[in-house]
Amino acid sequence: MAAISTLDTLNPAQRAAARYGERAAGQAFSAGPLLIIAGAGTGKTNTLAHRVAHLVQEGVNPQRILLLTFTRRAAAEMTRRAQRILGEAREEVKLPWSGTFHSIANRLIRRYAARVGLDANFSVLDRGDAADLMDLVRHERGLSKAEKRFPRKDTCLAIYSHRVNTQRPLAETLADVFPWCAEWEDELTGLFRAYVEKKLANQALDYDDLLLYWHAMAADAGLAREIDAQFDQILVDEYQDTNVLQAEILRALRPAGAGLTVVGDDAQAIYSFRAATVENILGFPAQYAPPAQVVTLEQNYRSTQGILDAANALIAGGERQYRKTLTARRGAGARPRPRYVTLLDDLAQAQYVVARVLETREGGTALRRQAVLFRSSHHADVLELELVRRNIPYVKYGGLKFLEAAHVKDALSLLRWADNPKNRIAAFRALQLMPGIGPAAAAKCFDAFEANAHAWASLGAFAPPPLAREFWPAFAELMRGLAAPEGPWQGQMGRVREWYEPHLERLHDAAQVRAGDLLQLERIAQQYGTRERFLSELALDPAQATGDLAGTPMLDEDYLILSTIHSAKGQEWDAVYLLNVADGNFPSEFSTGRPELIEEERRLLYVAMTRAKTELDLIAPLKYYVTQQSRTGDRHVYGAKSRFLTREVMACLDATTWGEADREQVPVGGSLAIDVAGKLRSLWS
DNA sequence: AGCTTGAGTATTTTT
DNA sequence: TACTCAAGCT
Repeated sequence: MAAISTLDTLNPAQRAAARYGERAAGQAFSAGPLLIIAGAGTGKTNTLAHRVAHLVQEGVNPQRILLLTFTRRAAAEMTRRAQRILGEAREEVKLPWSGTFHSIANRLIRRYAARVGLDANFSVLDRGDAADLMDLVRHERGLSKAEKRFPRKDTCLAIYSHRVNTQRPLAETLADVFPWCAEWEDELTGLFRAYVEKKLANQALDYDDLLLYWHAMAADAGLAREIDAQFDQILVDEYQDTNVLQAEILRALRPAGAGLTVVGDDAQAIYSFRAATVENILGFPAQYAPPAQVVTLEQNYRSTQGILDAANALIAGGERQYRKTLTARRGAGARPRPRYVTLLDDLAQAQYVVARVLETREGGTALRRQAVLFRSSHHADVLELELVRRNIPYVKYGGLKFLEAAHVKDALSLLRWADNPKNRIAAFRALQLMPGIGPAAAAKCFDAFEANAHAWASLGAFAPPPLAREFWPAFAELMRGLAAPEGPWQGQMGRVREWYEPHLERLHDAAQVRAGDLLQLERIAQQYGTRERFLSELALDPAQATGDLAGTPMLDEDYLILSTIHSAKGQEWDAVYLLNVADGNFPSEFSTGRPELIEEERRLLYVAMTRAKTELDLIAPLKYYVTQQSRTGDRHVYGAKSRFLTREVMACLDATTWGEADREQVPVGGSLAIDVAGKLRSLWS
């Protein structure tokens, strides 16, 4: 069989990574553990795709390759590329086992549901559902009425999730990450115990359970052997963002690391809040004897050297890491430096960005090849207003998701309940859509339904409160139709929409926009073959922005990209504008005092900077307005220069001011002049 | 029991 | 500004 011709287009390090492993005469292909350290923009996806192609070329059955990625989109992209590389040699290469840890877990658990004591039609709770369930338990246990303020549902869930994913005791989790909740340890333990019971009763798994069940299955010798026997090669992308639980799953599947390839960049580890630990990638080679092979990719195909100089200087200031220096393959001669722009406040920042974006577009760079990046979603608020005012279309990634919108959850709750009759959460939501039905009536109805062994026909006999009476027959009929086992999936979403539309108008404002979302949802639903698949994939892969909240640009129209840095991972743009580069944001004020978090903040800035191909602006407003004050208030703090912008980094930047910045009297260096925010917060510590 | 209204509070990033 | 919670009204 001919070698893959495009391997020649790879650089030596990429080629070594793609071809690692060997096939002795008469033997099957084999490879020991491999770690690919792929710096930003060094052709990671391409290399990994070539590795997949190479494996197939060497006789590995694509159906026996497990490819774990961070997002579904990444999995699709990888499959597409591998297919294209193999294009000439092979007809059709499908990688059926590619997806996120969570979606693969979902599939494996369904397959072996009976063996782990689950119904095969268990529900997957998305973040919001899980929080609702947590809230329910929280109320039941009387914790919401405590004298002192008990953590809110989202905090409870975050604590629970962190504890599960790190596999550390609750007390440690609290002390380290949620110190302000430490006094509630006993109550939280009880709460979590009840939460687990509730989930089991509902036959519902949250995100963490998906991993926990896979973990448990991998720990069972018999089951592990069965699962393991399905795969010859395991490849893991974005390994720096895996957590302890995920690493343990891999270790259980491949104790000696045979056929295991992990790819990542420790310098881009930015998910510790999700319990990811950069130690996974730092300690990977030493797990094995002999240590895993390490290949480092340092040739950057994305950015100009000027941008890389700044990024290299920034990351070199960090502590524990695989040292590497990115070298540009493009624009080697010219070294235009990124700008460091100081200006007055966030309004000036917004105006500056708009001006620069338009100027760059004049220069021939379309809006969609430019992006504005920020640490947290609300940092873009002022800019969004300005963009709307100036009629510049944009799409915002990160922040509020389609699936988190109340009306979308309403519509889905009907399908979710139909799909899993034991799903009390979905039932509660669905029932309360009707007037006159609140938590109490919903509970009564569900209890009756449960007493009737979840028989859908029994719903019709339930006597609802007077206000709901006129809607009841249609509702019972709808549910019976949706749940009918032999009923076709096609058209179900449409039936739900028709039933729900009158209620939508009563329950929510902006009904027209929301109705549009439901049509959109119907269109998405049609792309899935079964209801179960639709619902679980939707929970696992929250569709990106619908755009309706961000101004709905037509798809063929040109639009500016707004994105959180976390959502910008793996992407690139010709011009990147980075907002609020000042101490307090980089690093975030919440991470002060914990060195490992400060290091993560450094990496976050690094990720943001390395998204840029040609133009990069770091913008630093001098004045930050304090929230929580009247509209006309003028309380503000002065942002100090980010501690990451050391002399070495500044030497790689062009420092300028814009607008009236220089007229302000600004304290030089040091910490915040008036730390109002800190004072407000200290009340709670 | 459910719905409405008013008051008080706020820890970023997401599979 | 947005969201949650609890009191008070229907």
